[in-house]
Amino acid sequence: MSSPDTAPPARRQTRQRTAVLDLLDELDGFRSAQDLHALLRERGDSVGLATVYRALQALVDDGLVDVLRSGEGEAAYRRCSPVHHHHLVCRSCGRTVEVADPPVERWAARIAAEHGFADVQHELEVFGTCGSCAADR
Amino acid sequence: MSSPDTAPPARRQTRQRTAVLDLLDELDGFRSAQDLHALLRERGDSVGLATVYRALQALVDDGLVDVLRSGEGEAAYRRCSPVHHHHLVCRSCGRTVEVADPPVERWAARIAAEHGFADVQHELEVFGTCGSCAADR
DNA sequence: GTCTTGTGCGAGAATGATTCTCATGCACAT
DNA sequence: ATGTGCATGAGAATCATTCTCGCACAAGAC
Repeated sequence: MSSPDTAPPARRQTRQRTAVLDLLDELDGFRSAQDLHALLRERGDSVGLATVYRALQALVDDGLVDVLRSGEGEAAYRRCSPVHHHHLVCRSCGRTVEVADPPVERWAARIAAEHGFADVQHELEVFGTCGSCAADR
Repeated sequence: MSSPDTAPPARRQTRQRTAVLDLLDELDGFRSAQDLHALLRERGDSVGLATVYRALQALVDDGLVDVLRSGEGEAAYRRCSPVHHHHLVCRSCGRTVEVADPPVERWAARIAAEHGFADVQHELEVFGTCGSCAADR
């Protein structure tokens, strides 16, 4: 019932995709696709912008990367653990902490059930000012 | 300490802004700015697209309307109650239910505090398939 | 009621992120 | 080593949103 004929992705491993994933591994917070492209160029890895977008989409599909749509129509990407989790993001420096949250999972499921909704998913991000940034001001 | 010199908005009440707000009042789910513009045109209210965007921004600033950034780079707007709440959105028909959630509020505040984050805000949306849409398939 | 003033409006251009096109290149299986 | 087809790259295309700028009209002054 899950996905009997969904063909396996079979991604081809290329220099460009490896470079994108390696770069994400080194970085901490969320970065935009354009940022990542610029960084790759700086370090000498010549990669096309379109390819960065394609690589990121593939990584997101595979669950290796998280997307965050910041208010300004620019998607931000970040390497993440494959298990379900949410983020605590510093508004000022962009530092990110992954947090698990069983209570919220249960709450979302319960609320949805109460209103007759099935096949539930949820998006949750928490924004704030982290300790060091708060100290700076 | 709140906002001693923040000038009051002083919005001017125009036919166009009234039309946008009235339209939102009649609609149930989230609608994109382009949608709203098209609907206004259909019903005879001639309003410029840029004006719709400006009116929506003003309404969002005033807390009368909620924004939702759906995956597809298109912002969706919806009339909402001024108190803090979240949404349960049907993936299929767009129907929306507002839900309050004291437990999540507390959870977010606690998690943030544990990691040294201050000045906390959070965004939470729950997506699912509502009863009638599930029955249709 | 009329006048003055500055904010809001409208049409189209500009912007900027993301996606598409298509010829060429390279990863992978044989 | 070779063949097959998915991946790449440069630039064009797309699409939502924002900006520009001259004109209109809402709100307060008189």
